[in-house]
Amino acid sequence: MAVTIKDIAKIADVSPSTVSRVIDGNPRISSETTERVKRVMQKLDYHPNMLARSLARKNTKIVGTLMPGTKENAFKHPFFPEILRGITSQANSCGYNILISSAASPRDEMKTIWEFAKSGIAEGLILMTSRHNDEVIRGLLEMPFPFVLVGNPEGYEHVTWVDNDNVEAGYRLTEHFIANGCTKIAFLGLSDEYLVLKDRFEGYRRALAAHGVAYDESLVVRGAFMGGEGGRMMEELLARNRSFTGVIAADDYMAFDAIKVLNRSGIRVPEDVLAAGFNNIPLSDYFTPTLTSVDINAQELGEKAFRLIRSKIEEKDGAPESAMVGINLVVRESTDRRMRRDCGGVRQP
Amino acid sequence: MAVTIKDIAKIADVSPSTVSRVIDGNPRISSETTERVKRVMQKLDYHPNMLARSLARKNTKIVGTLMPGTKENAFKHPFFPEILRGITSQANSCGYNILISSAASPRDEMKTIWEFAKSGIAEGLILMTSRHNDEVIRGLLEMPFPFVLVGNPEGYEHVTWVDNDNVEAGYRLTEHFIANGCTKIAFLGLSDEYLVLKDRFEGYRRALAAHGVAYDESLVVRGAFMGGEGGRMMEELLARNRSFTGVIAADDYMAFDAIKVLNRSGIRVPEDVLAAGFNNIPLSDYFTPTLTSVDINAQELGEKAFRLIRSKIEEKDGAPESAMVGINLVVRESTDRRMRRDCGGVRQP
DNA sequence: CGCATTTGTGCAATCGATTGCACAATCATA
DNA sequence: TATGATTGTGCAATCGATTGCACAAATGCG
Repeated sequence: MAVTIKDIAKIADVSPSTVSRVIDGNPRISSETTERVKRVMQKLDYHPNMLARSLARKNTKIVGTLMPGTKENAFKHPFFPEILRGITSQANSCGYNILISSAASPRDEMKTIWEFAKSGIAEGLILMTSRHNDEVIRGLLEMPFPFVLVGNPEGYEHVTWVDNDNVEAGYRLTEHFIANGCTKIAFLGLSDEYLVLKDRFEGYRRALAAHGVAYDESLVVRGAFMGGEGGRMMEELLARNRSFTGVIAADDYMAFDAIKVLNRSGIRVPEDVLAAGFNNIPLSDYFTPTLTSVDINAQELGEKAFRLIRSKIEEKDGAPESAMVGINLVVRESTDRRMRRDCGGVRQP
Repeated sequence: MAVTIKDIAKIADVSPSTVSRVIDGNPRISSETTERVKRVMQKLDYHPNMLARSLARKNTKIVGTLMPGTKENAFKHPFFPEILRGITSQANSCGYNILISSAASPRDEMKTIWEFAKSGIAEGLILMTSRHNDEVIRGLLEMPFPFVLVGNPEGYEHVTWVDNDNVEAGYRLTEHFIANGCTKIAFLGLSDEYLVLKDRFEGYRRALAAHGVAYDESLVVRGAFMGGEGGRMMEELLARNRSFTGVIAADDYMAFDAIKVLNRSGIRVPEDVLAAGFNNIPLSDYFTPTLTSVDINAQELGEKAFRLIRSKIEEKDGAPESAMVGINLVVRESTDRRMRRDCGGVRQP
């Protein structure tokens, strides 16, 4: 059995309350007593029992996080580990612990959250699963349990969130294409389901408009986020309209698959067509050609998310503001014909 | 304030003990009472307070995990998220929660573990940081706190672990090269620090020996695990001995960097030289050429790790055996000249 | 020197459950 | 019908802390 506060009290010849106050750094305890108690704690290698402490204090210093289910392949996107990294680094640096959990189905998701909230184990929640259908958010809004959303609240009010300005991301990337003299730009991956994708598309449109480039609907292909959709979309595009000289894919993975299809059709990137994606996953720097992308600073998303949930929990003041995380355009070979192709691929037979 | 067991008791007109027994499914409670209590619980949306329950029962159903620190770039390896995924999927399916934590320095690491163990918050620990210098393991062995190591215990006895047979991995991959008629095989990434790498190298040597291929020390380059070392090592190799017709890198990332350097020197993969790596990261399927690799089934590593820690915690019986996770050789373009190069790169100028 | 503060510590209730033991009511058996 | 076993429930202690309140001792002030 581990050593308890009573053991310390007995040996230091004080009451448990005094020991508790020493731990808490209560100034009413004489420095003499404090010293003595601390020595005993040291000697017995005493560590307060978190459960008991949490029960009495009604705070656990634990924040839960919810990720897309293991089965959804979204989980495989490097995006999530990076956010998680941001969250934990912040959490660890201020005495919080992070509980991770991923539910198989949306139904399970709600159950998991319910458990988090009602069981008192976590004091708050960071949601990384902003699907379109958000009964989850609706459910959370109905109970007094602090949560922060990584992503866009999609119309819900009173939700604290962190996100990138995806419209700006789309705008900046499109502008980059235009600046390189490319105006026949295709867009792969418009979707009604994910606001992220819709926003990136919106940025694309606005940039075209701002620079007087005509919008051509036949250059836009709809498609899902992950799972090799990029190839399918590119095939659709090629079948429909081959006049484009640039391709923006709503995600790097999409871009990779799309470029592979292009190459198979004898179209070279960037020589014949410029291409780029979003999210700047590690892969983008290794792909051939290296891929121009928009970095969303996922780790910072995580860090900010944690700071927000923390201030909600500790209620520093009123409702904390939501936060925006900046983006960076990362230009690489896939949109720059003058770049040295020092890691060029292999000649086609 | 949340609804407690007393509230339920009062309304259902029974004692808290009875409610507790209903929750526990105690057969001594009449089905009549059970029904009534359950209805009340449902109506009030009662969820037992985990902290109180854990305190009384002395189990928390929480397992801690320790990852490499945020600052170490090892954390960036896709390996860890995948293990984590395996752990959580198992944990969630049997009512456990996972606490993640990553320490900045080894010193912090020990502190974190100490906290986990002594504070009673976690019942066990899964270690993913098997560095060479393992004071951490030594420390853990000295206290009665169950833990499982993902990786090799490197000489420590009485440590429960899960790992791949990295010698076999090295052997299989090398054999694959030899079977393809390639015998001048270079090995990049031998290291004294990581047993993983040493083992892979050992497999390489054994395969050479088994097939009567002479071992040539000048084809072996030492180097660290991550951080663009692959390029440096390949440069060293090229400067030293250009006779090789195959390259095995101890990790996929190394292989990528090495291949880039090869290409820059006008050497093509797989036409001039076969190349392969280990770990089969997602990237390997997108790289040009797609990279032959040895899949280590990271997710399964995580799953097994969790099952082991669980049985250690619940002490089904004596000390559980450690577990080995199988590997799969994944052959792709980088070692197969006959494969269709349908995602071929771009011609060099 | 006497009274009001301040300082230092302990008592006991509390957080929200679990569980060994006691005991009444019911049932089975001879 | 008496007796022992079984069934169903409650009492109260316990898990390991925290904290409001009380109170004695020390100190300050006029």
